[in-house]
Amino acid sequence: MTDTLDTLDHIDRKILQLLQQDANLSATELADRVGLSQSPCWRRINRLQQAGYIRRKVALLDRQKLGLGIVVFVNIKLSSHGWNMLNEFEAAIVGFPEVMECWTMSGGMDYIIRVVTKDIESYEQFLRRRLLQLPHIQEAQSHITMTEVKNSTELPLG
Amino acid sequence: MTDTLDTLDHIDRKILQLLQQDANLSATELADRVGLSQSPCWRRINRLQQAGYIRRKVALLDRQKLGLGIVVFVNIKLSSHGWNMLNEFEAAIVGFPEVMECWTMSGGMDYIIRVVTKDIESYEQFLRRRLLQLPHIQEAQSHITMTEVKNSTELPLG
DNA sequence: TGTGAAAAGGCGCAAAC
DNA sequence: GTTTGCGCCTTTTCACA
Repeated sequence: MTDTLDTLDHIDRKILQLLQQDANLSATELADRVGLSQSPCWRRINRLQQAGYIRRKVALLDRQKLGLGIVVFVNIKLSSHGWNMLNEFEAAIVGFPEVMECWTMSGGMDYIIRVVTKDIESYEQFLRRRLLQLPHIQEAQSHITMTEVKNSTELPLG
Repeated sequence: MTDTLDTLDHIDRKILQLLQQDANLSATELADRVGLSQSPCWRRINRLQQAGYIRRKVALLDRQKLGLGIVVFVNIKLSSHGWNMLNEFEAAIVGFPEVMECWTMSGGMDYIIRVVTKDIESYEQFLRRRLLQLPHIQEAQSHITMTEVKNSTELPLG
């Protein structure tokens, strides 16, 4: 619980790597993929989980099959940069399920967000009725994506 | 198996919603969260999985704890747009573990990619020795992110 | 389709080595 | 780190409304 565990050997990394690809792998299966027996492997998994390296396990759904055809990147600039403005804006963004990502940027633009909706009409709805309703938005440039070449949750552990 | 299943009722959606948040939920647990008993719930899960709504289950790791401090969006423009160029470029991108996302864009820029590395030096390495080694890159604008406000894998099923 | 129960197997988990 | 083992829970199925 108070385990610092600030150093990972190559077996730990391999375990994490495999779990990034398939969270259903049991301790038993993982064990022989990394060349270990169950118990020590199970212990490592637990340590990794309790130390917070593994945040959660989730199901990834098929966006197209669910009828979510539109993905848009939006560059946003706020007109006012007070601490309260930023916090309010970010809280609102986190609350929008259509916004899957939001990052603050160094340089010109303040934020980049990625929005997912069913179609162009519903994107327009989101934009006008949700996003642009937020105060202090100076600029919001929408960049519609066409094809998803890669969209991974695997962090590079090389 | 040959089930088309092109219509999901609100229970299916709720199951998917819950699995998007926690892939470890058992059929039993899911059952009483959606107000059903185990068997029909289990059947729905199977249908959803076999119909491809659930693509995979993965572990999400802690980027910061793993020492991956740098996230950069790169806008890329190619100098030549032949079919072969695009395919070669995309194949290379998919092969780079540092690139977690890659989308083609409508409008000016051809691609946007999200790159994750350990630090600025390793990003520079990636840029010079990997990305800019690819042929036909006309322009690559790096936009370094500062803070991760939101980074979700949950598709909006509302 | 949803309900209830029930078999079988695997897995988490821990103890001893 | 290894091997062994117990008990639980999960998945999976079957008869029935």
